[in-house]
Formats: sequence, C-alpha cells, structure tokens
Amino acid sequence: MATLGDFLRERREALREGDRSYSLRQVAQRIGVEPSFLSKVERGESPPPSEDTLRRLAADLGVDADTVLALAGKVSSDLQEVIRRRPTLFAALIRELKDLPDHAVLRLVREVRDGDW
Amino acid sequence: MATLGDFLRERREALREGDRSYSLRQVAQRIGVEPSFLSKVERGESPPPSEDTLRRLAADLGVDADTVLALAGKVSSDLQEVIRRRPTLFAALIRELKDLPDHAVLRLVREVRDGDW
DNA sequence: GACATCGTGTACCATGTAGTACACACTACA
DNA sequence: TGTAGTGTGTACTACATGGTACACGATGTC
Repeated sequence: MATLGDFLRERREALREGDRSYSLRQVAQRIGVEPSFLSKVERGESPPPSEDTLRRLAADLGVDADTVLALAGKVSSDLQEVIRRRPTLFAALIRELKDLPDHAVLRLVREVRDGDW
Repeated sequence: MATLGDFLRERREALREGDRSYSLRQVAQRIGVEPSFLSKVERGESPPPSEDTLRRLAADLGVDADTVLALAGKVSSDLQEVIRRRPTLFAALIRELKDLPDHAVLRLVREVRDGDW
C-alpha cells in the first residue's frame, strides 16, 4: 500500500499534466495551508494533517476522502460516531466481518440497500 | 446517556458494596495510575485516559471495553484498523447501517455468524 | 535577462494528551 | 486515640498535534 505522501503527490502530479493550477503552491492555497506544510506532508516529513484538511485536499484532488483518511491512519469522524452510539453492536459486526473477503461484505451492503430492512 | 465519569464511579461503588478492594485508590493502583488522576476522570475533570488505560479499567471493573471507550469518545483501535484496511468498503457498509434499528443490525450479525459467508 | 512561480529548509508556536507527584483533610476502626 | 486508608486539590511535565512564517535557490517563461 502506498504511503499518504506518495499517493497525494502522484495524484497531484497526474492532474498537473493537464492543468497547471495543480502546483503544490496553488493546491495549498486552495485548501488553506502553507505550501511548506503541504510539501512536508507529500514527502512524509510531517505527521498527517487534520481530518478537515485531508478532506479539503481529497476534494481538491478529486479522490475518495475515506481512502485518504485511511492512508493517514485515521477513520472518518462520522463513522466513528456511528460506532460510538452503539458500541457493542457495531463492534460485534465489524469483528465478524474482519476476515470476510470483499465480495462477501459488498453483497451485504447491497442486500441492506435493496432489501426491506 | 451517562458520562464516562458517572458510569465508572457508579460501577466502582456498586462493586465496592461487596468488596472493599474497589476503593478509588486500590483500583488506581491495580490499573497503574495515580489516584488523583482516576479521581479526576471519575469526576470528568480530566480528559479521558488513553485507550490502554481505559481497557485496564474496564477489565478491573468487569465492564465492556467498547462501551467504556465509546463513553470516552473513542473507538477501539482494532476496529479502526479493520476500517482503515478497506476504507471505502466499510465506510459504505457503516453508513448504510447508520439508521437501521438494533434488531436489524443484530440480525445481520447473526446471519453472518451462522451462514456460509 | 527580468520576473514570476516552483518546491523546500529552518525556526517557531499554541493547544491537547496523558498523565505524575505530593500534600491535605476526612473517615473508619481496633 | 492513633494510624491506616479514603478521596481530592494544586502544581507540574514530556510529548504529540497541526500547523504558521519566511527565506532560499532552482526553474520557467516572456
């Protein structure tokens, strides 16, 4: 699995091929941090930004926020809140699904979405 | 919902009815923190302890660790890791289950546990 | 060849986290 | 009636978090 920094830098440089506004400086300005800070984040020299900053960054780069947060070692606060509201219930579920293959979990997601739960 | 401090204090004092070793000081010593710190935690005057400390405390008091962590505004690190490994997949699932009633989620847990997933 | 833009290096900082250390006053009880 | 144990108040601390501020040299572009 790529590191957060590599992932962000690769994505930004890819976008930059077709759009000069994806320079480190301009992205930094759009998401509201100092260029030097974003530079350090992309090179893994700084501990990852806050959830809010990561979300703005993910949005600017057009990538999935949950993925970026995961690479930063974080879990979205809205998911955490769902778990905190019913901790034993969701803990049981997640531990049950821990080792299931993707397709099985996905089947579950669809079942819930389509079924009359 | 009770606060962390109230929950811990009530539980400890209940245990203490039948066992003098559940004084604040003795519990503090068993779980490896200073009595003054545990006192502040029980009165909500200190930000919640670390996950490790909360786990030792939950174990000593014979209560569910996930519940205690939730009251402390935290989510068990092993659950977080499960999500971080497959962030989009688990994010989709959890958001799907967010507003489902307990019995529906529980049914899901059992289905997975018993079925051939 | 001037000027803008680029990424980076260095120094700094406010706030939060997760506690320790120790003295104090009260209660229990033998 | 002393002494052992109880909960609490005050002061302090080391480290992590999440950044800012600004100068620097390289690059590109007109």
